[in-house]
Amino acid sequence: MAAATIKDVAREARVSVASVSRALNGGGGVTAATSARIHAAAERLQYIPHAAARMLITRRTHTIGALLPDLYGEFFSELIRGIDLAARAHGLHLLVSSSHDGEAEAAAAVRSMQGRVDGLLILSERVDAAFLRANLPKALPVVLLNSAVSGPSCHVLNIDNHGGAVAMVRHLLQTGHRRVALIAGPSGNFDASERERGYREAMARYAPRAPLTVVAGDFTEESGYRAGHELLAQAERPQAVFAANDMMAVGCLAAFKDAGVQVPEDIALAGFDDIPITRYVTPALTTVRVRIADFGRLALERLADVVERPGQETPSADTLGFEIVVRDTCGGNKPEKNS
Amino acid sequence: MAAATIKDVAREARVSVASVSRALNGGGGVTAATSARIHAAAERLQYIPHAAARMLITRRTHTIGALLPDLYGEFFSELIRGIDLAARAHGLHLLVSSSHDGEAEAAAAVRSMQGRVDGLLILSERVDAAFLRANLPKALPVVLLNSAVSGPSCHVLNIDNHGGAVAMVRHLLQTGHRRVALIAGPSGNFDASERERGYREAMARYAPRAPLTVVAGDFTEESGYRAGHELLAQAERPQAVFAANDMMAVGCLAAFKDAGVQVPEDIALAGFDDIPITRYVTPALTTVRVRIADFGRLALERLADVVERPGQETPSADTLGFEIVVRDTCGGNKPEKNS
DNA sequence: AGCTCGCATGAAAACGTTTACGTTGGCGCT
DNA sequence: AGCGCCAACGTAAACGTTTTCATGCGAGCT
Repeated sequence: MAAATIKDVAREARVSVASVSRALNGGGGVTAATSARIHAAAERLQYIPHAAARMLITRRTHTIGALLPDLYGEFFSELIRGIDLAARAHGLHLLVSSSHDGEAEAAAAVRSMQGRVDGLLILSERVDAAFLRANLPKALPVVLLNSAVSGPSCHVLNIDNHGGAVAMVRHLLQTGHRRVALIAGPSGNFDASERERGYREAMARYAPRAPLTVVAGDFTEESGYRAGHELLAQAERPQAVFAANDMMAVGCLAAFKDAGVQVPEDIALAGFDDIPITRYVTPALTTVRVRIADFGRLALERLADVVERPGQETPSADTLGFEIVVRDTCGGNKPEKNS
Repeated sequence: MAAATIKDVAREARVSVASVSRALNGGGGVTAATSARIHAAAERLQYIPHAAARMLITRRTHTIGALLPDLYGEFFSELIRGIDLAARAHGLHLLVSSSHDGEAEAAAAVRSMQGRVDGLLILSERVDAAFLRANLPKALPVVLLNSAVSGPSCHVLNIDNHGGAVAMVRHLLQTGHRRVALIAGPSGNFDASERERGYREAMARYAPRAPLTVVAGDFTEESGYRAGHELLAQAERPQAVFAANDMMAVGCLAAFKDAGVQVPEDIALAGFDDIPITRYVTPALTTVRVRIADFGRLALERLADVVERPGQETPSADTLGFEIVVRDTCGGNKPEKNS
């Protein structure tokens, strides 16, 4: 028994398919009586409209696509969670596609989503304005997350990477540390470079004489662990370490523990993101809170907005606030807000 | 300029739409020369077949849906990662839908995916055989993850919850602890109840005289934290704690630290899942490793298999192996394998 | 009473593809 | 030379909707 189509419902209710469509989509133009008859018939046959047929004629898929990097770690878990929650609230489906290294792969991903989605949420280092122009039929609404592209080309939603980094470094300096080191994120990554810029700016402004130390990392715990050992091996150990994200901070913390270095007594440590786990490592991690799930939610809501209103409202470029949350890995305990 | 359709390509290449379809889908029946001309035309027009139109006629969406619980924490992050990787490898898209509390909501989610997916991956406590019969056109291939439903009704892929729990509790007992407590997962959850069953069985078998202690939890860090305090408050403190998942173990560890209780000297601790973070808490967490990403990958591959071959191969019911990984939160250090 | 207006309804086109089925032309075989 | 066959290609139907347009019908107005 194949699935019931609109024709079956029409026959069952003794009306035309047009009336069925009208009754079920609430367009009006149908008597209450016939509408009831139609609904009853639909119910009886367990009628579910064929999505593809509807998409074909309507040009709406009620689906949004999310292009993400390799979804490793709690950051993306939280992000997807926020996006999914909002999508559900808007009656939208969520098509995810992650792990596209290389520009070619990203392009393929974008192209294969073509026609399957009403809009795209993109978080990727590989994607810039030129990429979009080349691979997207510019009718497709797009919201870029944490992207360097600004300008009036499309909508962007950013985390205040720079501001958060400045505030955190300043906090570390104010709580008595002078030599503050940075564990950087992957080169080429927008968030990473913005956070590094913030670090350098804050150091230059608030501790112009202090030495700058930057060791490499790639946002994974493991790279943080290696960076931790690397920092300890230096001639003049830093007094505080600012990791460009929480996962690296957690890895670094483990390295310090393994080396018998006390945190925060011997060395202070701070991260960025405030992923859930930060509360439960010991000592609890001081970090820059960004409400990741909210970030995802806002991104989706903006996209949904653009999708609804195809009007060419001037592309927005919002930046999410942050909050310094002081826990136990740095000396101080005076919270500082900013939004 | 609207997107190019197959007609445009046909006109550009001076052939019929049928030939374009044949040439592009590699069906054969086209001269190499005309095929080249068609490909050139398609390239020139940046032709991308309209997904909906293709779905409509083909009845294939090249998309699989994943129904998951609230995707909180690294477990789901890893799971989605594995699924997504495999989906990409199979040329399939991934439609995710999470956070459906309540059976009604799950039913709505399933129904709204109707016609948008070729198959469904379901991980949900709410979904049993009856649910499926009621809400699915039984033609739709389904693979259930960690589900209690066995029987010949549909495909199931399970983690060896029971075996892993038994092995871990036995390990804790063998390393010299006697009073082993359990932090249970949410009631009604299949994984949780299987792990609890394993705990009880192992205790009964290997330490029949030892007291049984079970405190409630819900798989979140926070519940683990509360459970930790609860355990410490008991008259006769357990010597070892087995948390039904890693997140609760991490929370519990934090509670012990806060209370000044040394792990593993004063009390041993073990978790379940081996999420990435377990390596980086201190002391590193002893746990039951299940290769979560592999779990997701296998599930997708089985589903893809069923989708390809609609043949009614008898429903499979596989169980994934586990591995006890001994780190620093329990006394012993002798690894034990099982698969 | 006649005309118009509005409303419920039906018929049919359109969306972009795949595919079953014809049609053509060339070639090999007898 | 005639016959048939096969490969290449075109025509058109089909998929399940939505939507535009036409149709009929009852009511209200003059």
